[in-house]
Amino acid sequence: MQIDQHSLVDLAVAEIQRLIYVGELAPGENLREERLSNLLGISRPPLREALRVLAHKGIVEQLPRRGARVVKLSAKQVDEIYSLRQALERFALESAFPNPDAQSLINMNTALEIMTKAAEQSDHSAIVRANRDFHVALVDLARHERLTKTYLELMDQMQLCMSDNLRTETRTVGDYMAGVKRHRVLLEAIENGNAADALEALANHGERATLSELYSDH
Amino acid sequence: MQIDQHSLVDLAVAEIQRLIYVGELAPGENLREERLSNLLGISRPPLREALRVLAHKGIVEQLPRRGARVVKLSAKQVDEIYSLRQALERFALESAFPNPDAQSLINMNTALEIMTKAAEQSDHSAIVRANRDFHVALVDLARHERLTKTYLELMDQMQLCMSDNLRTETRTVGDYMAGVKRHRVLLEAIENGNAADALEALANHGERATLSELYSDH
DNA sequence: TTAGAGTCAATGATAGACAAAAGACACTCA
DNA sequence: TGAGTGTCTTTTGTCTATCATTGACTCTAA
Repeated sequence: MQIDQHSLVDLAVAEIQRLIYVGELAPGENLREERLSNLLGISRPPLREALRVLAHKGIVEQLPRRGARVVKLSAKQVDEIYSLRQALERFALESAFPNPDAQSLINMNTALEIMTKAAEQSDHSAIVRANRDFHVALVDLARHERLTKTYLELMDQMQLCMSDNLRTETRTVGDYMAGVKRHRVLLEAIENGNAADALEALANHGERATLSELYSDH
Repeated sequence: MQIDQHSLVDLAVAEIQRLIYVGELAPGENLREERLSNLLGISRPPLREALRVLAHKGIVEQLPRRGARVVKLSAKQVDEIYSLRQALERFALESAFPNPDAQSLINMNTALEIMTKAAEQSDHSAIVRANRDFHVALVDLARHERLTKTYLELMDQMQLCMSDNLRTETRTVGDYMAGVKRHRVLLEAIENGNAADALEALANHGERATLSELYSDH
């Protein structure tokens, strides 16, 4: 058995992403190396490696001699992320049929159940998590490792605006339930083996518009 | 005017990729830090940052306590890269119509010209370069920065097998010209604004089969 | 031949140091 | 008063030195 062997770099990457997600590091904020390395309790070299990785992931941007800062997405960039995301999901569905991965179907169902309960309680952060799990499972239907990897990367970038989303959250239970229903329609089409319907449902999924609206003033 | 300010890390990343591409670092080869840092004339810290970046790019894999080695792609992985690539190109075309980027169209034409001449002279490495330029320009038709970035990343991974490809090269001028012709058909469909034909041409592009065959024994 | 112990080499991480460059600040001159 | 300039400080980019940890290898002994 292989024990988890995470280097400090991996831990730092995860921790910084978490700090961004919970809002302790805001988009646009300057990440000074000494401060961050003290905060995380590590020395500069591994922190610098972590920042490089984050920069490559598009979470952070590095300006020569001016250090790193948390990326602040423009409306156009959010739009691009969502359109690319949808293209990847469409490709996943097309590849998945006619033999979608069984375990992933189970995972989609589980995520949908959690999402339903969370929606009834207006537990926004649980909805966001379940939503993520649902879509990752959808992509996994295709059993395409590289696709999954690319998709996860995109999801990480999306998390940048999720914390904004948490702050500006003003939805009602009705809005949430509508979202859940859209997911249910999509999942049912997949389970029925109806590729055309599933793709149609995906095209009408319509999260993109609502989310990019939040960014219209950026 | 902004002078190019490349850190040693950036230079190291580029140089290591070049060394892999020209075959001086072979897939599967172990990359010892001290040896490489001496070779590149830099110290270990920036080299380690470069290796992290390359690992994240999928060019190199890092095993805990066992260092980094050049990734050796399996047939399945090559297949995945090509299928994902085609999905991205399809999305690019769909997004590009009805207003493809004018400059990118020019770039495609330029690349095709170069490819044609290179094919006549069986200059394989020039063909590979022109091929890359052609496809990058195709994706750029969509003016979608994140898509372009994702696509370039995939191209870098593909370069891993290109050097293999160079070694096992046994094609004739006829094969090359057939490839050039496929590209020309595709470009003409795009220039005629015929989206359906372009997508059809892309689907029949058929580089994937020939290339994955090279990997059938991996 | 093979199992086990000991040795060696490489990685993962730290600390300290320093040059170079960017930004901040005050100062001069118009 | 305001623009331009020069200095100072801070931070990054990089190097060197060092050390613990752990894989890998080798050598010995059963």
